[in-house]
Amino acid sequence: MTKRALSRKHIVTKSAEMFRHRSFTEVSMRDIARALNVKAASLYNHISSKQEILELIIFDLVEIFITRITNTQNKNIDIESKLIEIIQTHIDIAINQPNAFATLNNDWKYLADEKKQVFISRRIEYENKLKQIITEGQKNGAIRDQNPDIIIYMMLTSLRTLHLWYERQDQKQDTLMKQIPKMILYGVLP
Amino acid sequence: MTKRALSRKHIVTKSAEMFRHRSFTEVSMRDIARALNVKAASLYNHISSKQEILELIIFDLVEIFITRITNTQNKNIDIESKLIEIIQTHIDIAINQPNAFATLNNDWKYLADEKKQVFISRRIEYENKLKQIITEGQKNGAIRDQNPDIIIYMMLTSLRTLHLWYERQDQKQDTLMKQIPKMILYGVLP
DNA sequence: GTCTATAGGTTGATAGAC
DNA sequence: GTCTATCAACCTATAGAC
Repeated sequence: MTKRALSRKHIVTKSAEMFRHRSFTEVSMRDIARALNVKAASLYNHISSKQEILELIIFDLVEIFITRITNTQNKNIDIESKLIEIIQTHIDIAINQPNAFATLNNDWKYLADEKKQVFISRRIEYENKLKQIITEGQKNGAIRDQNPDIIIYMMLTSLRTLHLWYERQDQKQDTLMKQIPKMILYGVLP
Repeated sequence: MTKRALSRKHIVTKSAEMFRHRSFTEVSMRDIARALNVKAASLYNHISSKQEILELIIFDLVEIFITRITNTQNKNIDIESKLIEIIQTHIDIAINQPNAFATLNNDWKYLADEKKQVFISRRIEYENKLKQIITEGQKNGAIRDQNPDIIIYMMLTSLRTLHLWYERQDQKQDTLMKQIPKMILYGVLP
C-alpha cells in the first residue's frame, strides 16, 4: 500500500527521464536515487547494474520500432502510404515517448560491447526493412531513382532529434504529422 | 627541432579527433596526454583547462560557419543557389573538418555556462540569417510557403550527423554535394 | 617544459547492520 | 529492502623537483 514503492519500472522510467536531458554518463546512480528519494545502494535491490537500466530502456523501444515497421510492411497499401506511416511512427514515438526515444538515439553507444552489437544488428534489420520498401518503390517508379542509402539517411536523421526540437518550438503534434512527411516525401517522390 | 613539440595546436587537434569518437566527458586529460606521448600535467603548460580545449575547437568553427553564411547571404545570386551553397558548406565542413564538426554538434552542451550562452547566441544568429534568406524566398515564391522554422529544422538536422554517416557508408564527396541538396530542396521548392 | 606526487572530488558497486 | 560505510578506480588540476 505504500504510495511510492520502489520498483524496476519506477527506476527505469525515472532514469529515462533523466537520460533525456543529461546523457547516460552524466547521470549517476546517486542522481537517480535522489530523484526517487532513496539512497543509491537501494537501487541495487531492484536492478543489477546501471547498464541494465540502459538496456531495459533501449531494447523495449527497439522492439516497438521493429514491430511497427513490420506491421506497415505487411499492409496492402501503396508505397507512399507506407513511407508516410513509417515517418508518422517516428513522430508519434518522439512526441509520446520522448525520454526513451532520446535515450535510444543518444545513449545506445554506451551499451556494453555485446549489447551494443545486438543493438546495431537490430538497427540494420530495421534499415533493411525500410530499404526493401524503398527499392520496391523504385521498381514501380513510385520513388525517385536515387541511392537508397542516401534516401534512408535523409529520412531517418531528420527524425532522430525531433524530440529536442519539439520541446524548443512547441509545435502541435498534428502539424508535424502533416508537414514533416510532406517535406521528406517531396524530396523522395518524383 | 624536436619532431613532435607539444603545442596548443597539437593538443586541440588531437583532442578534437578524440572527442569525435568518444564525447568530451568520456575523454580524460590522461587520455589526451597518452595520445600525445606526454603526461597529463604537461598539458597544463599549454592550455589552462579542459574547458579551454573545448572552447577553442568549437568557437573557431562557429566563426567559419558565420563567415561563410554571411558570404553567401551577400552574393548576388538567386535564393535557390544560396540554399545550395549553404547546404554545400555544411557538407564540405562535415567531410573536411569532421572532428571539429562532430565536437561542435555533440559537445557544445558541455561548454561552461557563460560560454554556452555565447554559443547559443551565435547559433541563433546563424539560424536568423538562414531564416532571412528563406522568408525572402517565400515572398518571391521561390520557396514553398511553409513554416520557416520547420524548413530550417529539416535543412539543419539532416546535415548535423553527416560526418557519422559519411564514415559508415563511404560515399564520395561530390556525390553527396549533388544529391543531398537536391533531396532537401525538392521538399523546399515548389 | 616535463615530470612525479598528490589533493580533493567523483564514480559504480558491495558488505553488512537493521 | 533500505540504510551507512566503504572500496577501488577514476577524474581535473596543482605543487614543486628537475
